[in-house]
Amino acid sequence: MIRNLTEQDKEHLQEALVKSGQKVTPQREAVFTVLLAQRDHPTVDEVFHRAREVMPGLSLATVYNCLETFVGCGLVRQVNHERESTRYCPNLAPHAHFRDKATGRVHDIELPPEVLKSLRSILPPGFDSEVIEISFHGRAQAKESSPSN
Amino acid sequence: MIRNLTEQDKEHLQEALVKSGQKVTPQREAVFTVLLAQRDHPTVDEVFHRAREVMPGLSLATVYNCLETFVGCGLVRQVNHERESTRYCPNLAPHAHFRDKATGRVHDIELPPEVLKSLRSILPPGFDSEVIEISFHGRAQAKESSPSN
DNA sequence: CTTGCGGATTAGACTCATTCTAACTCTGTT
DNA sequence: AACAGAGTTAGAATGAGTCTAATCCGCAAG
Repeated sequence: MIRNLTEQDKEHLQEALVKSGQKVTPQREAVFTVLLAQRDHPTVDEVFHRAREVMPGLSLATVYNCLETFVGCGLVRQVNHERESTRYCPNLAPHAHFRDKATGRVHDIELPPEVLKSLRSILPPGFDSEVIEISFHGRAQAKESSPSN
Repeated sequence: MIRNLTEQDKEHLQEALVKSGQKVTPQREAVFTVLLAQRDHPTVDEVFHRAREVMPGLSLATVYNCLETFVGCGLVRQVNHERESTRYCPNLAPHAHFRDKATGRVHDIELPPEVLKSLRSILPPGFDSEVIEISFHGRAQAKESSPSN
């Protein structure tokens, strides 16, 4: 269920960490593995429990630390909806999020460049945006068991 | 600074409340007044302190209750950014939010119907969205002292 | 070696926005 | 004059996230 990182994933992780002056550690590898294994926008708690299965001594604080580090060096994105627990997403392509009212599950919605552009265009002069968050909330046709990764 | 509600505002409040089977109370009027007086997306705490000046006995719990009621009957919108405190916004026209990195201040950004439409169009079939949240985060040219309402 | 340094990890204490609870008030009713 | 039911209130409880201080670990210098 939680398979190991491919060589490519490992390089990706290593490169991003080293580039921002940080180390690859077993804990960081474990957390990163968990994120890639099941791309379902887990909460910190979910990541914690999944990673524990692989590394029983892992502490919650470390999971917070790792995720913060990953966000800092651009490996993952944070996803917030209202004031619910923060979720994490290893999809780095520009995309929006759709939160299913019924299940609470979060789906990635592809964001074509022209839509992104039209969005940027609504900013009046003087407003310079680095991050754009788009989130939908509603009902999705149940489409169970999307492939985990 | 906190002027009274116009007749029109009062009617608006009364209509929305009564329509959803609730009462107009002095507390609800006070909170609503505060929201309209300064359209700067205040947090609950800010609303609380402002409303206290007009109604010293008002409790924080009541402010939470009032705001929840208002959201429930469509009088105001909630605005969330990351996991910061929830803010409230009496602007009901479709709009996006821009949060200034430097000041933390939130600005409304008008959302033209065609942009809204192009956004809706990115949803794959089967996804039915009721709410769309768009928020920008970045730097805004300091443009102090926007007129308070 | 072994000592020391600095980043990483850890458990547990702490914070703080929000929610809950249970008592109280107010208004209108039988 | 007691009742009912919505609204309000203070304070306790919750829970995600952050902070702290102690420990760990890998590695470079002596």
